[in-house]
Amino acid sequence: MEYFNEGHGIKVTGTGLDISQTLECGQCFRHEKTDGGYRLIAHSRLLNITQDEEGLSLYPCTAEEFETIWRNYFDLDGDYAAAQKFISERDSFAAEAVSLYPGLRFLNQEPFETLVSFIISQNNNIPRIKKIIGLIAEKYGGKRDGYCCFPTSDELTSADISELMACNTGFRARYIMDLVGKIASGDIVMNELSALDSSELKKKLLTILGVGEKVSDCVMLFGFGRREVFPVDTWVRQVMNKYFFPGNPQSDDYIRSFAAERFGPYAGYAQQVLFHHIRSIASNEAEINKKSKHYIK
DNA sequence: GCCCAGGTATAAA
DNA sequence: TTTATACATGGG
Repeated sequence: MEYFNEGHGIKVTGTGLDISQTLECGQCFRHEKTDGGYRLIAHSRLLNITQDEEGLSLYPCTAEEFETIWRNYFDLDGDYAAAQKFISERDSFAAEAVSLYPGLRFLNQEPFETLVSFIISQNNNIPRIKKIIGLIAEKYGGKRDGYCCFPTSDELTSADISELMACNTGFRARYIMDLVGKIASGDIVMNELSALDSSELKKKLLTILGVGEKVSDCVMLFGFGRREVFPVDTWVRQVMNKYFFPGNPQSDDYIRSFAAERFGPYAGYAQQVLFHHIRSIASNEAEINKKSKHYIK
């Protein structure tokens, strides 16, 4: 690790992380492409990130911020070599996904922001999700020099539905209000959630209006670091049926082979890499078949 | 105008 | 328990 910009930036080498693969696999929403890198807002901070052969450059970032915040945020201590090896040995399609996105990492995001973000994500697309989250941050979050923090639950309790709707949340405004209401009333105590075991945590998340199977899975994965118990086959089925062979019963056996047990402690990672891979294929197909839309449903 | 988007609540079978 | 439909909104 070395410093630049008179100690206001940090260069990190040997992480194996690819910033583009990591930020653009659909797990986070508060980043923008900049000239040669990304501008990310997390933990009430603005971070500029660039990457070259030597490694990642983070700015502004002190050594202390790197150790206390960003090392964990970028999951730099995760053993991805082990995960990739394990997954690749199970299935050739998964191996292909791993080989295409070797630098894809999980981000350890803030639980409340992750919850709200994935509530917003339902029946929505990523550019619009990002826009909505940005509007909410501008309206309710703390103002800093040149950016806005994602609001706390307290900062959102003062909101009303029509105000939230003005951020284009649509029917999800009611869900966000339900969440902050449950936090305000003590039904949900964010600080206590991380102490729950995954099954209890899931149960708790499902009590929130607008939080179902998919949203709770994403929140457990990206906001609570639960990466073991994932219905990989369910996710793969959903996305494969949609993009590849809809209604083809012969695909069922194949998809069933993606059951979570098969990927052991790396089910979450298998899910994420496969999901990203399948969507990338679909998006390429879409590009190729711009005129004929038969690739989909 | 119609279809879609990292789904879920709701009613009805 | 499983299956249709509505839901807000903007882009293609």
